[in-house]
Amino acid sequence: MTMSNTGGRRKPPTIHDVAREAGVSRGTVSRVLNGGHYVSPAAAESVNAAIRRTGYVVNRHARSLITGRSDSVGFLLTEPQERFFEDPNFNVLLRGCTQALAAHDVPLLLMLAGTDDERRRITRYITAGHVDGVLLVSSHSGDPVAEELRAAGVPLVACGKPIGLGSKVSYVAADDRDGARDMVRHLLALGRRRIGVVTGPPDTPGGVERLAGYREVLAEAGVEADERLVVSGDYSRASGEAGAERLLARVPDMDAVFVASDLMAQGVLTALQRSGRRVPEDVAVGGFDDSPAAVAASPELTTIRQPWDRISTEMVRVLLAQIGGEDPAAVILPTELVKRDST
Amino acid sequence: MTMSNTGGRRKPPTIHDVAREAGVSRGTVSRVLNGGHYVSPAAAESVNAAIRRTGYVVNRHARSLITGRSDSVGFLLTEPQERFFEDPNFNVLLRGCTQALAAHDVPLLLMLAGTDDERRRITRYITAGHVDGVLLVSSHSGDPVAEELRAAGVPLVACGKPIGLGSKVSYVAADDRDGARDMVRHLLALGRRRIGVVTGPPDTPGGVERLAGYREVLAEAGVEADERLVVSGDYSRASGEAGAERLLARVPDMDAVFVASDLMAQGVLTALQRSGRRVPEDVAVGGFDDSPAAVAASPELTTIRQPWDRISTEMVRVLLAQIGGEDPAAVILPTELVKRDST
DNA sequence: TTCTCTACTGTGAACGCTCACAGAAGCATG
DNA sequence: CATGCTTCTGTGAGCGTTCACAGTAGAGAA
Repeated sequence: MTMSNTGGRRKPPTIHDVAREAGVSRGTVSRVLNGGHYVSPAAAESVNAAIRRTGYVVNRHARSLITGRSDSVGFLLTEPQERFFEDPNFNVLLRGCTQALAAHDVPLLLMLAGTDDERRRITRYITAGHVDGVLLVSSHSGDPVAEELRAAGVPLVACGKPIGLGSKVSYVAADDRDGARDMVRHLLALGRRRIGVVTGPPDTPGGVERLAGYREVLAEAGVEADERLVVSGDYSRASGEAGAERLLARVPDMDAVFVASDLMAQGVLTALQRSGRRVPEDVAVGGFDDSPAAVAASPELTTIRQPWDRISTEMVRVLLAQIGGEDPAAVILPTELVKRDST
Repeated sequence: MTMSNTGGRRKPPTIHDVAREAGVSRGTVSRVLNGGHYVSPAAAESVNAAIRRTGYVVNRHARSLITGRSDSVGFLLTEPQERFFEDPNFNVLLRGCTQALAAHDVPLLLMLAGTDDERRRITRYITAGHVDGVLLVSSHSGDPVAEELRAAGVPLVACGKPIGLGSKVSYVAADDRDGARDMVRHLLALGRRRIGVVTGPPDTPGGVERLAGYREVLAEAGVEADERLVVSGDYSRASGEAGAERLLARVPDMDAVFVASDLMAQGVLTALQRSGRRVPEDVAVGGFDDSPAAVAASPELTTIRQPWDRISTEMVRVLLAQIGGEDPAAVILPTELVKRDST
């Protein structure tokens, strides 16, 4: 592409101008700019005043050219973009990351890898070192772009445990298993004993961990496992509806269902009500995510809230640390049971 | 902030390496990279082969340092971020802009101006020339950040007509007035004559233009204007409900309402149904936006669709043109009537 | 031949910054 | 008094490009 500088903008002051203005050398100005070690208070003061007077802003390109880093990070979304952009949690995540990065003066580059062409371009862009690190939102495991970045040694922080990638990848995730435990304990505390579950797909962290939490709590409560009470969906509303129907057909006197997503839970509610059952009197329903679907449902869903705001700040913290040379890290954040009307 | 290069990444090949590999000079490689004018086919071929072999990617920082442009643009959202991030149309816009820019190999920097601190930082960042232009999403008119950018001569394209800013600002917008005309004509064609309107706030383009379209069509159809049929809301569902109640109190035999947003239209439906009126038999309701609220409503809303995908690509096109030296431009795009069950 | 014109190629300088290094000054220690 | 150490400062080099300019070769015209 061609971009020519359009008129109107004066060329900004350089570090040279500031140095002259402050009566010091370029080196001293640079030192003030980067931490201010080994500068006398008098010089620092003089430089700062000159910066204020001239309105100087560092030229990041020149700095990047010599340091080799870009002081910017990419926010990479691979796979089905519609689904993510429609997900309010994703929006919270994107917003949170942008703001957390802004606090460190690090710009966020939004990268959407939809087509193969985009994947190639983005991979090249990142591995060429045009960003220092990547915040990764990838639904399915074993993402090729992510794998390539990991192999290239690009600092990477995933959102949710990346199943496919090696253990060398940092990630930040909600404690799915513990959230599931909380919900099932809650259902038990209500006196329910024939508790069904509609899990997510077996290749998603949510699917695996949430089901595991369910099983753990039932086992430790001495409730005997009944595999007829376990079905799985694909996080869609329709699959929740179908799942609930299968459960009802197998275990008509089921008195509670733990559903691995709010959207599926909406489908479960529909199926239950169509079968003439009252919620929560006959069957209690617990969701997961605390999405808008939870309050849009009737009755409003009891659900598990994931701390998306904290997830975003933690992702940024871990990524910046890793860019700074620290080792990859995994952060698991606690969830919260939100009690509403469906239990 | 401090970022040190973490191990693992080799330093990438430079234009020098490519030149040596291809047996030509840096200048020739550079010419191939930028358009390929004044290079012999043989040299071009040789350079391209060398680029492929070495996996060379241009160092944008070095290029930017000398050209003075960054080859990147900012996507700036000022004002209430929650509202925008929850708006699916905003998500389509953000996604569309990112993809359209990616096709030109231009990265998009997401900038959220929430706090005053962020506003300052972003303004400095942009006016320092760290982006070549800005895609602006600003709800209210006379935004101070936008005004400052305009004054600094930064190429700017707004989404929706910016009322406060001077005429020197490019913008891309849907044809609000024509959309409103279509809807009111549609209501007239259904035989309705006592058509109410719930407009948006008078300081929003949507509010002003949509009301104007309504008035125009009624006038040209020879229906006498009745100011009792005009109320305004703030785009919220509650304000739609309140507006409908006021309309019904003033004109009980109103037989249609044109509502300036789908969300408000939901409120209008609620109020109508509570008053015992059937939609569309007694009162036809037309919305605006074609948001998910439109299909979530019952009955599903007839509404006006704004071409958000085209708006995003046009914004990018106009911005890049302006960065390339062209004059600011205004683009108005046609809307579309989406007929559903509420009329 | 000689000159001009076109098509192409190479070279040095510059963009604005950081970094390594050398040096100066002040102060304590041998 | 020399020596070392610490704190501070200035200087030159160089990061990887593009750009202006100079230069070459070949074709065609005078």
